[in-house]
Amino acid sequence: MARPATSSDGVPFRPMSTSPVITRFAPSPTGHLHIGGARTALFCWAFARRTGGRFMLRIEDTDAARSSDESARGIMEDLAWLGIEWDDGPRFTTADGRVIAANARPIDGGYFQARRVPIYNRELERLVRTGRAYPAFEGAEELEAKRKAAVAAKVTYRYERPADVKPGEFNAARWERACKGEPHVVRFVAPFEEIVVHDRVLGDVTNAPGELDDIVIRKADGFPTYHFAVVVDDEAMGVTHVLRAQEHLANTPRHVAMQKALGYRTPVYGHMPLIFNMDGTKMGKRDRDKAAKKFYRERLGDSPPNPDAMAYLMEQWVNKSNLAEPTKHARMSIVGQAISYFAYESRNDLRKFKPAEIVAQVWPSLAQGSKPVYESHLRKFQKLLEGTSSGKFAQWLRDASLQLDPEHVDCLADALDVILPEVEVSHFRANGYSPEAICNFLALLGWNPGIKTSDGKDLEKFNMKFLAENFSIERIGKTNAKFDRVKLASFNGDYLASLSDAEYAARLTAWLNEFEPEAGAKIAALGARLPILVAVTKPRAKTLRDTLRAAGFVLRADDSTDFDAAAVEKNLKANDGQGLALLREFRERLAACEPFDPAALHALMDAFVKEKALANPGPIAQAVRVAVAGVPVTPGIGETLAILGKESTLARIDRCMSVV
RNA sequence: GGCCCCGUCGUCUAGCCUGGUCCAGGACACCACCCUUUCACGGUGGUGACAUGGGUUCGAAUCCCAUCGGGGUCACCA
Repeated sequence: MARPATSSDGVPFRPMSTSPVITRFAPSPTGHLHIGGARTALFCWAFARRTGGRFMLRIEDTDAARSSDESARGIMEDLAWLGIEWDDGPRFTTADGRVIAANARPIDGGYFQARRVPIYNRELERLVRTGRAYPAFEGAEELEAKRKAAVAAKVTYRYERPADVKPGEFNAARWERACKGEPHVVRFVAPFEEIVVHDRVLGDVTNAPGELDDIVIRKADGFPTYHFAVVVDDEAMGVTHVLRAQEHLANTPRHVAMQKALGYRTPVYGHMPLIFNMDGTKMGKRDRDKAAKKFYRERLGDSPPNPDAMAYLMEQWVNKSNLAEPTKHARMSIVGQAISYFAYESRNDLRKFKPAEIVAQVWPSLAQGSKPVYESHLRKFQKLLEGTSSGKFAQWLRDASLQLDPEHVDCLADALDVILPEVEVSHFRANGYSPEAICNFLALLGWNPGIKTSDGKDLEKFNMKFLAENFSIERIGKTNAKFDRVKLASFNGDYLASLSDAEYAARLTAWLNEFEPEAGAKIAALGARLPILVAVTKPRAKTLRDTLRAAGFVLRADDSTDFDAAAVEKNLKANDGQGLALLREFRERLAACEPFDPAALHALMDAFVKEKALANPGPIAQAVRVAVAGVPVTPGIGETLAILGKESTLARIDRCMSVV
């Protein structure tokens, strides 16, 4: 097949073949969408778009024990969020009301495999009656023992075909036993012949005769295995091109053999390189568990949590929310009291731990608006206790091979205020990555447009439309890739920077409302000063979450600034208190400054610097910075003060002068 | 271990099919300098790779072979 030229008029290329391309992404709904799965979906989507074909989503829920509707929904949400929309598959309504797969091709039995069991059974019986499959009655334990023995003896384990099974001959005796209800699985009779897979990415992959053994195609619970369901469905749903990860390459000869036995067509295959962590390990949830363990040990040692550790974790949360309680001491006291209340009243029965009651009893005078916040912290605290109070936690801390419940891992990370390595699409989303940047980056992992820009650089930045118009299987690479989160962050930062201030503000607000509602409320309260914050944080942010850190001084209440001791020494007290003296004087200028906007404030400072004959604005700028933020790092000083507003600025400077 | 796949800067890659224009280009990261009131942004420059060994050829990152290295897979999971 000749490589089609890129159409200059944007009209999608259509193949000469009469059958339009149909690709599919077929996740198993046993968890969230993995970033590697997202890339597979993206490539399948892009190829379908490029060729004017259809992209299908099929839910492979034949593992009854592990599959869940919730997971399937989550995967669809993640795909929709990324902008990877399926033409065929379950109908899905996105959060913003778009309907995906509204015009899906009607498929007999639908797109959930668990509901297609009669179809698999019909095809399976055809195989059995033509002697290409047979019921097998060995128990799982029996086979497991054989396998272990083989491994111990360092021999390759293969399932041995029973002597009474003859290829091509219907084994009525076995079928009868199976039909009578004897527990069994059904196995496929592997043909003794060379099988060549014509892979569009890797070239021809040849398997010698006898390499295949008789795999299970229907489990004892009556569900087909993946191998069988895939083959039946790809045919039934007209799939023409299968793009999947290379980990499936070894399965493909079996699939081809089954297609032949069933008289099916063989789709075009393309196996894509795998994606790993930077250290070469597989990207998985364990990475998060490991990272959380490491962070905990760094902060709190290898002892299980005691009241001190709990107090520390609660303090992290409380500090993050920067509540307007009088003092840090007072903030901590509610934490301490909550812990004792918990220990005394509940006697470690977590069901008796009622955040709302604690807030009401321990701190009746709490400001109305703070109550829900404290309650939410206490709820997280409760969940954390769930995860850490059992003996399991102590073991987990010491044993690198043990894992905590992922929910508790997330909770622990939240308490420690650390970012765990992202491995699922939802993690990237929660950490403030944009779908555009993720798709762009993912597209470059194993694929490359091979186009130079006018200044001779490789074309790397592009959008979904470009992908839909330029994607090609022949430019998929063969070598495994490592997932460089640093480069992704750079792409994300560039993407955010390319947004207009208004767009950025909209995204930021939406993200805050979803993932950091407390901070979101405070930032929304900025009102007319929000655009200044946006303008100043946008170039500093690799992710939306970065903005939260850059805007930390805004979130903090005027009277809850913690002054960094080194900064106070260097910028306020050094040189006989030069900074403090300048600050005192400059405070009065600020009080009189009108309007209180960045330009006026910069002008005010420039004039002050000139008047005081300072070599540069450093002494006063840094003094003000430390006074209002507690730290020597903030955006431009004029912007910083303007965002705070005159009232807060003066209050903070006054408090600083009285406290330090 | 059997079978299969892969091997260009630390990482993602262009170049390989159609050997010379490649003492190998770009991006991220890193380093230096510039800009600068801090942190960023931005600008300029730099360090840095054809896994190794044999062939073939006037000439090899590009073709062939071997070695080494990495990975996948060997489930009643997908």
